[in-house]
Amino acid sequence: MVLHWFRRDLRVADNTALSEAARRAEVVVPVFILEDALRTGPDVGAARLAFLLRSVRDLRDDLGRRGYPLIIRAGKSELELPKLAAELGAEAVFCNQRYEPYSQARDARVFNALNTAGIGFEVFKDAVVWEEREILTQAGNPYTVFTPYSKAWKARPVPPPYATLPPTTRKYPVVASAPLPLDPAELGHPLTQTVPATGSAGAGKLLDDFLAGPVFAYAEGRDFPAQRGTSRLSPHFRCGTIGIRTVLARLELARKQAGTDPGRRKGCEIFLTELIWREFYQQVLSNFPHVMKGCFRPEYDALGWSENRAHFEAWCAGQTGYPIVDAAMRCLNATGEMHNRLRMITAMFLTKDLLISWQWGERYFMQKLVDGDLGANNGGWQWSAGTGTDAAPYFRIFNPVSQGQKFDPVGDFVRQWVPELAGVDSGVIHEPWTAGIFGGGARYPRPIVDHGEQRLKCLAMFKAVRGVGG
DNA sequence: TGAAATGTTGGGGCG
DNA sequence: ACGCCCCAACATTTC
Repeated sequence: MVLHWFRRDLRVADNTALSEAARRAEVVVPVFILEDALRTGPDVGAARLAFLLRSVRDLRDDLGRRGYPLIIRAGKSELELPKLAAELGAEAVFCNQRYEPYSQARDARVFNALNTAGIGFEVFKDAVVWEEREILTQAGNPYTVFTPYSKAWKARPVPPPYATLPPTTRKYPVVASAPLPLDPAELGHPLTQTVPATGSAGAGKLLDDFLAGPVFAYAEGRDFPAQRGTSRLSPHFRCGTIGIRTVLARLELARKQAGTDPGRRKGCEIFLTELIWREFYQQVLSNFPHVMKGCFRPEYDALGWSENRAHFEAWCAGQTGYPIVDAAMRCLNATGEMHNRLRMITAMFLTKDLLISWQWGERYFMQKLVDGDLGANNGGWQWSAGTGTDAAPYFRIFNPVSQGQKFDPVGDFVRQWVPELAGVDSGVIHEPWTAGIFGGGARYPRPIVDHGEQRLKCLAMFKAVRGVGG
């Protein structure tokens, strides 16, 4: 008998460890552990927690339909797993690898506890196609620039999906199972945001919809937040409610469907590139764990960031006076989702207009994002701030007005999230101050900073550090 | 996966 | 017809 320990792999299809357990053991017993870290960990977000809990419920239903009762336990994994394995007489615990340093520390404790009890522990690669030591430069070092990394990634064969867990009719021993909270408030995190459809069913619907059309227009469509041009799969990748190999296999079918049309092929290609970004930042985190605590380039730890709380709070609340920034932040606060173009714009604004450290923004995003993933979030923030691997050069500073005009040309996205500007003409919606749209009866704030001035201050701030560091 | 400043060119208005 | 200026429209450089 093998226990399959579900963590961020909440699905029965294309699950490496689960399919291996089914292949190698007579009996597979699935278990999920409600750890304290779900409640007390750093930057717990209620929306993300709700998404996870609901996806565990969906998984329990999926498993139940196949004849497997999901056992839920609460407590420390290093205590609960040996205890459950002993109760059931299991020989081993299987699970899929996680890449956050704190998860790996926990897994080391689990290994020791199981080992002491004479129970096996096997960890499988599942969430990524290639792990941190599998794609290296000729010199044997990790890549720190995306383009050559993606080239090396694409040069390799893509593995097919793993078999779905086969149904069973076996009678399982009845053991205690803890109740599954579905409302994160039960864990001390009241939900204030909406939560997208969860579980493998939710993921499958998104994938079907995306591959039926938007993927073919992705080359342009992905940049317009008012359109549904992106896959929205990120929270599912984070919880493992869909498998990467499944997505890649389906994408390959779409590519064939795209035929010879260069635009449609390009869309498929760019979507693949986005999936590779996810693995790129995952391997950066694994190979350079110091990025969790500071800049990838340590010389930038000396940057003299502002600590203006009022500015930070205005940014968080979507009250900066720059419509595209405010719309994006209000969307995040309400839904836990934010389009990637808007993540770049809001991150650039925090770091290069408000001159506030990317680390403040990184933390806030983790509190609010339904898809918040340590590697991808950290990588994205350091890219925007110009402190990371393959980062935007420090002098590449987005203009929040022209970015709005370029990527929300009619202002539909702004109008959706900034009702104060609902009646403003498209021509000035990204710079309403030029039309006197503030003060008096209007509620929309004036810009809290001047972009032109702040841009120069930002350049000076970076220059000061570069001057010293060389 | 920029934007601003600066430089160059060429057409058209005008004296 | 010619030189001069203005200013788009690009192109290049700089941050």
